Amino acid sequence: MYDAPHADGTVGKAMQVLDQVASFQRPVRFSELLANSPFPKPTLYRFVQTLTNQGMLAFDAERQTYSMGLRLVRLAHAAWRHSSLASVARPFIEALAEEIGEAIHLAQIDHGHVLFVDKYKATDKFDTLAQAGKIAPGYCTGVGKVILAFMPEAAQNRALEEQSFVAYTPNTHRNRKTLAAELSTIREAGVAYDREEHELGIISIACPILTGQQQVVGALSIATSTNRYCIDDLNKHWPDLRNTANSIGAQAELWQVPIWG
Amino acid sequence: MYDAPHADGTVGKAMQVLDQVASFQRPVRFSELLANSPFPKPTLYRFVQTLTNQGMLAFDAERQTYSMGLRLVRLAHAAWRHSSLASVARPFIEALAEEIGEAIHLAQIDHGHVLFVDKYKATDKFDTLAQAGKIAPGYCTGVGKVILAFMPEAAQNRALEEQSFVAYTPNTHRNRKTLAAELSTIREAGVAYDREEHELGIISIACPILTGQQQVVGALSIATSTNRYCIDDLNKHWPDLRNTANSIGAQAELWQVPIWG
DNA sequence: ATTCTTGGTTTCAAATAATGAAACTCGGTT
DNA sequence: AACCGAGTTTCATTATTTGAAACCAAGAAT
Repeated sequence: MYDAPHADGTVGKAMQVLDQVASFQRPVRFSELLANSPFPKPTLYRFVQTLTNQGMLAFDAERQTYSMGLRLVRLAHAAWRHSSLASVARPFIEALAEEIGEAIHLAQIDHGHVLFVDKYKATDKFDTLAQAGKIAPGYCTGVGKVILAFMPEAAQNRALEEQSFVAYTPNTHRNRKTLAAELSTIREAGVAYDREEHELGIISIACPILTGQQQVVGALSIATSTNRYCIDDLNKHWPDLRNTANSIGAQAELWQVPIWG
Repeated sequence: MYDAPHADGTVGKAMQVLDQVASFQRPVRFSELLANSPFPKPTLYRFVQTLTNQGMLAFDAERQTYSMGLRLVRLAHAAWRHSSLASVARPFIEALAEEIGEAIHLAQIDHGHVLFVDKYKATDKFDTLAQAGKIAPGYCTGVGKVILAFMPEAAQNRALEEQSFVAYTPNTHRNRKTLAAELSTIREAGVAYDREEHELGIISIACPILTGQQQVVGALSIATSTNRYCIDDLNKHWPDLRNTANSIGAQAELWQVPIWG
């Protein structure tokens, strides 16, 4: 489910517990955690305890359940605001979305998984936070493939190792070989498509966001459903999309956006 | 600056470091951290190291700076989505904002500080994530006061202890006594006002979000600037605001939203 | 060139904190 | 009254953290 961090020390284990709580989609009892935990009872107990009075988890005394804590929201605010690409990219994405009237996604890569850090939908005005932070596989999404394509060799290899190659649809890449082949075409073309590879009926076009030194810091995509548009329609937006991605790249440069592996 | 958690164990200290990095509004060098750290050099070094390969921090090798990690964004997504009031309240807030055309804030309280978990502005469509996670003092904001007013005795006392009573404007409460007096009026009236107490020119009206057992889980407010409207104008929206808050409270009940202290 | 400095990293023995088997408590059964 | 299951505490053992000091690398000053 989540990528096991080669547990460094006590904090590593604590973070593992955090992830575990997060992986439940609801408040969770201690015993439920214990059931799927590698830690013995008292150890887990203390972790949960500590995390709770640190505000990373919240404990509902009434129902005896744990959920994610408010401190996380606060921390993530800081994360989003000053260190990620999102704050730099925001105005550009907004402008683009308004202009072409389609949903724009901004993604970065994190251990081989695509992480959507922002989303702007011209019609539905209220989708940002609900979508931001969502993760998706790298090998079967437009943003994922384009980022992979532009990663430096070593990082790419590491990331490719981490792909699961689950066949979500008939069009999904089933192995590293076919994916690698497409990646090099993508690199040349400078653009990637998702042809219903992750979900039937959903297609997208994606451009990399590159710094001056040609390092990928993320990707931008336009996604739509097949009953509204086809790939050719998306292609019409390509110049706009690329320009926006370039502008963001230039800004990112200036702002010294960190690059995640 | 941030409320010192009576450091429990190693993870407590690690979280402290996280907070410290967050408190800088930009990527930060190791030495800068060291300068304001209670920890000796090697200790801090190892913490930063651990947090980095845990993805809680991100290290930019190029510039030798640390910033918040992507894992936080992912975790916060989980936090926001399933355990906070925000996801329950979202549709209600959206509807209200559209109807009255003013910015609506949703806040919860965290160790005496107001934490804005969501914000919807009918005009500016893209403000959610940028605002969510922001913190503000409890004693001089509409949402803060109304939550405090409805808290149970013990929790209220604890929260009042934590107020700093900095005088942001001439209207700001300067001590616990005057605040406490207002809190009881607020409790009776069921509504609180911010009369330029936090920032000159900004006023707001706030209602508590209560469960069936009259527990506060958060607050809703409409904020505006004095050169557009006065308190009386805001009062016209009171029924709508209260109704929305009630609806959210009822839903929250159902969803078993955890209550934070 | 050579020495000084500053920022970052590593060592290692001592100090401390984490660990988990077992025992215990407290509601609610049987 | 004995039993259970979920949660909590104890305590001797074990493993991790700790930080003074030493080290390293790369600039700056001499």
